[in-house]
Amino acid sequence: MGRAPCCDKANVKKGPWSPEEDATLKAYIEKHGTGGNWIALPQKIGLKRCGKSCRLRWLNYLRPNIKHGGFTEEEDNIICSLYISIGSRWSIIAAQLPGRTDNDIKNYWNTRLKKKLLGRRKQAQMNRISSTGQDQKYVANGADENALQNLSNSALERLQLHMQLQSLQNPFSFYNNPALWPNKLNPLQEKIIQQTLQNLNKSQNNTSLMLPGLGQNLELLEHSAISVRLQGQELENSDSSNIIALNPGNTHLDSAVAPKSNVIQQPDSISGCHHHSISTTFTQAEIDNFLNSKASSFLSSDDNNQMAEFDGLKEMDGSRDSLIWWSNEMDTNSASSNSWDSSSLLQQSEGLLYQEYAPLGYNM
DNA sequence: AACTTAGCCAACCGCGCGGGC
DNA sequence: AGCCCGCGCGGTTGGCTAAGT
Repeated sequence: MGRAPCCDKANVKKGPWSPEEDATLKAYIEKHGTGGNWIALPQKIGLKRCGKSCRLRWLNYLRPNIKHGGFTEEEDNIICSLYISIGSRWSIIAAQLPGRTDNDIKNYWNTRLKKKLLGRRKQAQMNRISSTGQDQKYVANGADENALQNLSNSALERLQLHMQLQSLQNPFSFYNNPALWPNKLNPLQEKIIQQTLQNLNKSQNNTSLMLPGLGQNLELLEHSAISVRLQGQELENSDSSNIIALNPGNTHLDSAVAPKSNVIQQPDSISGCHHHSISTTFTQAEIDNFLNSKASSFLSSDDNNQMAEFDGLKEMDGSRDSLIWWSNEMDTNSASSNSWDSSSLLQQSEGLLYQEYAPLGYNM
């Protein structure tokens, strides 16, 4: 049995709102408020509209101090940063932009901002191809290419760093326990994990080190603007229950462990912190394969339905895994609560990601 | 001038969540 | 504990307009 409709579809008007309808709705809400019941509101004021439609009209158009169009560069950057951080959570993004609605931002992103981003990547790829005429490993080639490369590199690096971090905190964690791994890993992910584990074995006792990767041509860490710092005290006191799933929707993994991280994510150094970093190299083909891989090859079949978000980010290319990584971090930090601390979110996002991407040519 | 295509944006739709009963 | 219902969210659609042919 399906869900009961929220209103009598046959007796409600659909389509664009007339000025009269707008005036009626606006006048009533300004005088009486919504009354806490959108469904009942249209009947009260004699509008042949669905309550949801009234709510949408009010929130997206009639509400005071709504801004339309004319997004500033600063707003662009905030949107990009937050999208990279948390994905398509438009309401949260909108909360950071006074006067903007989630719908407005969503439309703006889908129709313009995303294309700008993709356009840059496309252009960079064209540059790369034209410079050599063959599939090749990443080679810096102009400002855009650097920026895009950095985006990919730092995203991959985050995945690595995060895995390393989790392993350091918990030797029995997901990354050190193949029994907990998904049935099938993407080759690149397999490589990341294997290398990370190898490197970890070498690095356990060092407070600051950089380890070489397998390949020769792509230094992921070289362009990185972030570092992960572990507070020594916290590590020692860690309850060793922190692991993180590879994908944010992987609930069976998420729920199998305590989703709380001890990562210190502040970009500013904290006195007494240890500094760990790992560098790994990947070929262009490996990265492309990773970015374009299908969810089904990445997860067991039971998990396919969890990958919608993953696929949805595909076109973000290099930033996609960053998003997965980061949103996971956000999710764990928010302790599965729906009430986001927007201010800390923006602080985190701007503190790391915005800081990282903005200087790299993502001022649009 | 007529037609097609692309871009943009308002509005709709369905689902998940949470509160109330 | 389970059901119902309203709210809020993100994805999608449809219509209008501008640009291109």
